[in-house]
Amino acid sequence: MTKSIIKSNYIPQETARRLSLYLRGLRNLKQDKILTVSSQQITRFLNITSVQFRKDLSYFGEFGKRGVGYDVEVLINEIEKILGTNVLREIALVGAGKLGSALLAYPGFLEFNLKICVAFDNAKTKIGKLCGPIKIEDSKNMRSAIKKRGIKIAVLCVPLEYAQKISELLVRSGIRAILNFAPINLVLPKRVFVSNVDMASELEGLIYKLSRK
Amino acid sequence: MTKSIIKSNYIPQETARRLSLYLRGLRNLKQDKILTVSSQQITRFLNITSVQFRKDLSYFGEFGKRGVGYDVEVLINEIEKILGTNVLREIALVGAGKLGSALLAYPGFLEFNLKICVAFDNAKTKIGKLCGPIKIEDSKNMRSAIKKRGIKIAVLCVPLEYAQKISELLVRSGIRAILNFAPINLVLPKRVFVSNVDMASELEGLIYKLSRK
DNA sequence: ACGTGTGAACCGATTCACAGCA
DNA sequence: TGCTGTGAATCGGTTCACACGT
Repeated sequence: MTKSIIKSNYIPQETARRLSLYLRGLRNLKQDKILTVSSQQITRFLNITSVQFRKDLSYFGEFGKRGVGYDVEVLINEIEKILGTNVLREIALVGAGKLGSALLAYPGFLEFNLKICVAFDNAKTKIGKLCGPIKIEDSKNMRSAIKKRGIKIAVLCVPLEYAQKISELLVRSGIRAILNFAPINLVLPKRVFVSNVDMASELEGLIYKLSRK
Repeated sequence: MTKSIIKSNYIPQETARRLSLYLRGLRNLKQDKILTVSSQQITRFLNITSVQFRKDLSYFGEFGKRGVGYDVEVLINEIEKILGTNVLREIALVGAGKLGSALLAYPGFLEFNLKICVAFDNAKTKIGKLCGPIKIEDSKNMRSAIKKRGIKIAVLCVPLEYAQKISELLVRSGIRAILNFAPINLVLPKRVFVSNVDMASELEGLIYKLSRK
């Protein structure tokens, strides 16, 4: 019986973000046949302090043994339960240009049981093309296709100038979370969660730091 | 003579990151022939408060007119000066797989005067291939090529298992800032700045929020 | 002794509240 | 009056210091 594990009911944003990193680290340890790990040991790979790690976990429960550490297998299961990676989550991809096609082939999503299962484009040249196991569909059918499958998550890789309009259409189609690659701030209802992947600005930030150090 | 504009000498990390967003917003306004803008107006597009905007700018100087707002043109110039986007910054790309090739063609970098000017791969099938204006070079020559050109910034798109080793080689080649697309925490000297673009974990974070709201 | 779990202190960043200038 | 610029208050998140279990 999957009892709710959440102990505290306010969980810092950042803590949630780090859980996926912990899961990754733990899986690597498991692969190396390591059964038990202390917060010290695990945070040598991740660049996070051991206190941070312990505190983060403490929001969800007590998973370690004092004087010993954490059972790798058990902790993996707990984090998977928290993140809900036990069920496959279906994702729609919109815009099958260079970047979109690359994401279609990106193996990293499976790590968290995330799967792009439909892709849309409006270019005649792309519609019907197979990209790995996925056939690009006409974006005319996007709304109905997303609604029918009940997909709630989208990856948006359309050119800048279409991003706002298409994101609005996605919301009307039932999408509740968008990973946005267009360098623009999407203005959408607050109930919709958007995460921006802004490569140019990221790089600029890096260079700014570099220039001041 | 470009006098230093920095007023305060501690500038929050986050402030620096936002400057590029402001620059973008201002350029859009300029394109729409808008000459003057208040902090209120500009922050309707970006999702940032007007106080945040003013405070951020205040670290660098006083660019606005009370009762009026900011001259769009002037502010663009000031931010460009701060970010150093007036000079072209050369970038090396490592790993010309699907994602790497997509980034080679990504037009968004030019926005900040960033340009991928060399690309490397170790696959025979890719070496010598033209990707837009860039010819993929053999990664054997990477170190000397980067050193010779004095490139300080790299985009890393190699498969997970090579990422750590290659990043170390990049550092030995003189690279000081890395935009890393591999889902791993690179362990490098502190003087090297790394920014991770972790699409799967980003998406997972989004879904976690969704599941709790 | 060792390593977890956690209230309290701290720190960076955001927001408030308002003074100052056009 | 309108909007900027900024010290002071506040907030979210991290780190400290240590109690507790094994």
